[in-house]
Amino acid sequence: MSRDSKRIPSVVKNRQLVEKRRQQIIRGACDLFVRKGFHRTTTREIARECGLSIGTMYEYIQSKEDVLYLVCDHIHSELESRLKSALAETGSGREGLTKAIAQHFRVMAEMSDDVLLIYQETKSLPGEAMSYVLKKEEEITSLFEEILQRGIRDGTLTLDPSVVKLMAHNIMVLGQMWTFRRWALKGLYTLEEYTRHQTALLLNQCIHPKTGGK
Amino acid sequence: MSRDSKRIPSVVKNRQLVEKRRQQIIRGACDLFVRKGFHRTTTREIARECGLSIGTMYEYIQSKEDVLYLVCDHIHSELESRLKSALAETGSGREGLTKAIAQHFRVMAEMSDDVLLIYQETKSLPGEAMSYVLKKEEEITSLFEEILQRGIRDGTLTLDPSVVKLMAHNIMVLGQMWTFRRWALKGLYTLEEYTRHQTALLLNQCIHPKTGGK
Amino acid sequence: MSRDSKRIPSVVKNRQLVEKRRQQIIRGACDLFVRKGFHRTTTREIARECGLSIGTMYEYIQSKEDVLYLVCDHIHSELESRLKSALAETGSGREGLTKAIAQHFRVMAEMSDDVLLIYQETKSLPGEAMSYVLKKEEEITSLFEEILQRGIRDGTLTLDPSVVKLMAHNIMVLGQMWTFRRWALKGLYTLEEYTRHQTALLLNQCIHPKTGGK
Amino acid sequence: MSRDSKRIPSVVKNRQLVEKRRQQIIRGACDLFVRKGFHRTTTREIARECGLSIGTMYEYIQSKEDVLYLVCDHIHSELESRLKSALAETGSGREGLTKAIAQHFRVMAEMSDDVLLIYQETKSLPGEAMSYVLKKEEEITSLFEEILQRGIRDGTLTLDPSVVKLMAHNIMVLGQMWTFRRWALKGLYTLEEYTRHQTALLLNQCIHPKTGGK
DNA sequence: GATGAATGAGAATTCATTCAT
DNA sequence: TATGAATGAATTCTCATTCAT
Repeated sequence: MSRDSKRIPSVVKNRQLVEKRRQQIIRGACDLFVRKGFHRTTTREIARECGLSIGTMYEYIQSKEDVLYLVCDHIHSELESRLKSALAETGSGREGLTKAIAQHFRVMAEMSDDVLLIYQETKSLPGEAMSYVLKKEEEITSLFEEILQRGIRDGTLTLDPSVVKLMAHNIMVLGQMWTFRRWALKGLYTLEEYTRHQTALLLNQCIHPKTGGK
Repeated sequence: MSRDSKRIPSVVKNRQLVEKRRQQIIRGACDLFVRKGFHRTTTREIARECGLSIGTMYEYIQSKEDVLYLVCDHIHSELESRLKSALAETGSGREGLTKAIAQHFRVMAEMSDDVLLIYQETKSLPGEAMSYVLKKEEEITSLFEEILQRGIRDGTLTLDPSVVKLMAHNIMVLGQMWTFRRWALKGLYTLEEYTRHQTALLLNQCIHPKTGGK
Repeated sequence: MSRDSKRIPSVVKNRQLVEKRRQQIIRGACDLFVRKGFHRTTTREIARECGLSIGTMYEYIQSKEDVLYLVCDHIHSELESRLKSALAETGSGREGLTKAIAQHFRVMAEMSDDVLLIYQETKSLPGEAMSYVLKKEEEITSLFEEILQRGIRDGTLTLDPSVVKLMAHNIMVLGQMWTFRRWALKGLYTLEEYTRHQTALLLNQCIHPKTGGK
Repeated sequence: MSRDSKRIPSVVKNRQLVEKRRQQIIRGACDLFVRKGFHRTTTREIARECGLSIGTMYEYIQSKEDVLYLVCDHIHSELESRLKSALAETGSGREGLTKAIAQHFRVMAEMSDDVLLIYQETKSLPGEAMSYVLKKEEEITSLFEEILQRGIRDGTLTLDPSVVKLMAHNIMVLGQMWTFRRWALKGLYTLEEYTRHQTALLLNQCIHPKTGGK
């Protein structure tokens, strides 16, 4: 899934094994990072958690930061794939957007911890890896941009061209918001209510000001 | 300003001195945390940056985490005070909301680094301190809730009661978004454009669909 | 050539193969040891350099120190054989000594890196291996002793018997000196000049003090 | 004594204390390096040997290599100072040279282990430090050059100008030879015999061949 | 109150060697 | 015979915190 874990060199040459072991590492490390954060997690803990000896683990990575990169990359890939497959089943236009938002919010809720992790630890990645991760984020955002564009084209959504990108970002953020404001939101709304309200508000914005809002 | 730094015990008893030294610590540490993150900053660096010896610094705090708490508390207080004083000049209702949003966004942009810092390091706070910081965040959010309520009361804003709190959170998040998505947004919009568009979208939501759409 | 690599046990029994593989190991390791020193070279690097897998390499040695021993032994054997074949062509007496010195210095210059290696890493050999290597050094030294003795016998060299061994050692060291002082000597003399001067000085010593020096 | 240990930064600022602690470190490390070599000695062993905690030791150095530098620098300084003070008492010309050689050999014998250490571990120094150490070696060598020049000037030594530098290097090396060939020489000569013979041989060289050899 | 030297537990990473295939 | 993945003890270095002066 995360095709680009190839970027990280490993001592072990067997590609299949590398992929398998890295999945182990990702699984173990992700749990720990979510629970304790990247810096509070030691490499020995990661090794223990994923059932490898410390030496073996280091045959598959070069540094602790590599583990963070693997984890972030994995989460983004997972997000992207889930969202893409969700959007595939989605119709177009206004109705499609409604479904897409619901799927997005559902994915965010399901991967709440992981999303939070990305938001808090991405800055700990070394420069190049960070750029890569941000690019991934932008790709995902553009999925929503496309949906909006299709809606505009088929006339079910009315939106000024200059705010299409902004709306896409807004949708992304309102989804993520469920994870990083859950301490407040969970007491106020269920995910369903949250989704319903936000969707209504967002759709409200997709009516051209002149005909709708004025 | 940060009345609650009193929570943190200090060896030194002279209240005034404690306050002065802690301001030094906050200033130095904040810079460093923004640049390198909490975990990558050492206590020695903090001491050097704020012009105290490491021993002296420890007369005014009990642990490195205390410094993070002081910094987070300071940033929240600063945010709150700036926003409050900005809102004081603000009229009420629809127009007031417009101004409030603009002020909020301006404050976010000005304190961009600090806001980012809070979002990335709050989770490193020990339990109690974190609750305190989150409470502060909720207080600030409720400032917007009040504005919305006033607007509803004076009839310039139409909003279902069940989404008032949600709208307040949304406004908060759309402001913060300028800081944590600046890597993408800065290339698309100036702060002024961003503010204008988001305000338009938000106001668009404050008209009840049924009556407003007409 | 290095008959005594037999001392080191190997899992593989085929004598020929053992000899072939060990030559590979020596070649690869020698390069690396010269470049990085024994301790800074890893067994993995040695294996890679000599085209064997790490597992295979360990079929032919028992420990990393064995590799050092093989290398040191090889270098000494090479030195001895080159010097011996050079001395074979050499006449006797004063003239023979002159040629022998020139050959010795030439060999030292050609094997500069290897000689340096021996001087810096011999102490890393385990006790027994070190004794063996030192014995080899003594054997080579005695080649010069013999030349001197022959010169004394044929009357072309005049030298007090008590300093014959010393002179032999001196000749050895002045040759090696070209390698371990090259950082200074290369700036002062070419190898030819160096050889000419040292030879003159040495021959000057081979005149009995009573008749010559007084 | 080793004025240039200033080159190595230390966390501790008190110059006097730094000097004192570094003397401790040098003493302990030197012993260990002589016994086991640089690479086989651990930082913890060094710390224990010199009576500091590992943490404290690292307040006075930046890396293990710094310790090697301190040790090498110390040995060179010691050599230089001993030799200089020995040479001060020395007359000039032929007789002066005789005494200088004796002093030099005595110092070499006394500091046998240290000299050996330098010869075997200098290559482990990082580039700049190595250059510095080699410069020191050259300075010491030039002390002998001066003695030779004085002898030539006052007519008690006859030596072609082109071999003066070479002779100086030879004297240096013949002294060091007592340390790195002691495994062979100790069985053949006492230090006194060794000194007497080598001195005779060297002085023999300081008579111009044409006039002397007749 | 201020200082800064001392401490040592703990962290990341390496690497010689083994052994199942 | 050949391979290379697995191992974990050992190593260097860091850093929050303390405490004697």
